[in-house]
Amino acid sequence: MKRDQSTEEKIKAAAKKVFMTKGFDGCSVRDIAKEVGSNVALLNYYFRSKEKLFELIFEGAMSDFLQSMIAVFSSELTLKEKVEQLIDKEFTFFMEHPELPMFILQSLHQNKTDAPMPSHFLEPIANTGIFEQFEKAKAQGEVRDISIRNVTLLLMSNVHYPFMSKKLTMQFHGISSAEFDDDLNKHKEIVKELITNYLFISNTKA
Amino acid sequence: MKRDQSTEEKIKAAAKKVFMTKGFDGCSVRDIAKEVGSNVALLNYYFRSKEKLFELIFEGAMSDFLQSMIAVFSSELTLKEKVEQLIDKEFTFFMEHPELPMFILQSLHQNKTDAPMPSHFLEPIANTGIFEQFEKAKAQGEVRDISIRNVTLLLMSNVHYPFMSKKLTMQFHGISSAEFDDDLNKHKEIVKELITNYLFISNTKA
DNA sequence: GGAAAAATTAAACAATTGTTTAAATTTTGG
DNA sequence: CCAAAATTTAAACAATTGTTTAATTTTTCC
Repeated sequence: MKRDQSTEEKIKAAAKKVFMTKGFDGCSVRDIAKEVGSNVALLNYYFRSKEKLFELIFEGAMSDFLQSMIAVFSSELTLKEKVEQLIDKEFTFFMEHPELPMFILQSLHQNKTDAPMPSHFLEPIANTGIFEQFEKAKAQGEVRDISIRNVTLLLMSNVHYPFMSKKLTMQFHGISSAEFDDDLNKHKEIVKELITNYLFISNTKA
Repeated sequence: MKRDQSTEEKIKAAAKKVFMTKGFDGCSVRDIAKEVGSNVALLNYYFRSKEKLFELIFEGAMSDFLQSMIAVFSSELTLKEKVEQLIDKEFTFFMEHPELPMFILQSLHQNKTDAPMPSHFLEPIANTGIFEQFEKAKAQGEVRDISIRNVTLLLMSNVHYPFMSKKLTMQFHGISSAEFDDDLNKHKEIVKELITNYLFISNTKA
């Protein structure tokens, strides 16, 4: 009956690689089969259709995409420490998966996956208690009066965008990949200072 | 010989609309022809190929994309005023062309247009003297010690990303399009304060 | 070891892709 | 008005698309 787990996994790995770099519309199932080193029919044998295979890859990518938050948020740290750690961790993570932000946003943008985000993505984040911690800090005057949604947008902008804009930025400034990566590291430190300075009200008021 | 200018323009308008929303790979030439309301062959009659037509649209989009900077940069304002105006103008512009940032970054990301950015895009910006103005302000201690490249990355992150992340953000917070647009306006004001506070050294030092 | 089950393949499927051809229509200019 | 030029169309092109079928190979299990 069951035979070799690794074929199914090999297809998933190949599909991930191809979908990530070329997008759903930018590749054919034969591109993926070639990456696997085998027949097209095999993909449909294991995963019914290109679309189903894509959905699987997308779900996994979205999970990875959100995962890095959860570890930080569920730790026992002050809000400020969490923000700093989040920025650090996200940068480290996206350094290793630089295509991820573009893949997620582009896929959502093209309605390839239109359903509202499943609760199994969102609940783990809510369950960390991060939202309550934030509201409490705000009530106690430690944090500026700003909505959690705007904080999120601020963080995501500064953490996701740089990885999506690599080609534009390299062309715009005429710099190399290595130079861009240097800028990226500086950006990380800038963003940490920028955002914490803005969000957290210093109590050295006299 | 020459007949009706508007057919060529109608095709360009249709191509722009379709390419912008679906991307190069996400649409067929027949999609565009249908949008025009005429035959497929007509596209190749005016624009040789799908790829050539795309390049034309992309060039125009990139031009629009960078245009909003130039007007601000070449004005007679202080650096701080220019930064504030830039953020304002870019937000206003992208409110009317929300698909533009995603289109540009996605197209570059997929290597649809691989050539280095033509100088006719970059020179007008350099010619505004903005870079010199920035270095001078830095030398005079008005501005924090930060590279122009990092300032650019900071600005672009906070100005482009929100328009690219609409679907992600709406799903993430479970909010409507109108609510997102509200957040967007708040984000604009936050970013203005955030960035100017960070960049410009206040001389109220006692 | 050998039959049943699972995995893999090659081949074909209809549909769609970008492009071209050649004919038909419209516009131009004398 | 009428030929020549420009525009527009319908149809066909070969190539590629996602998927399915049926045959073949490999694995499983008694």
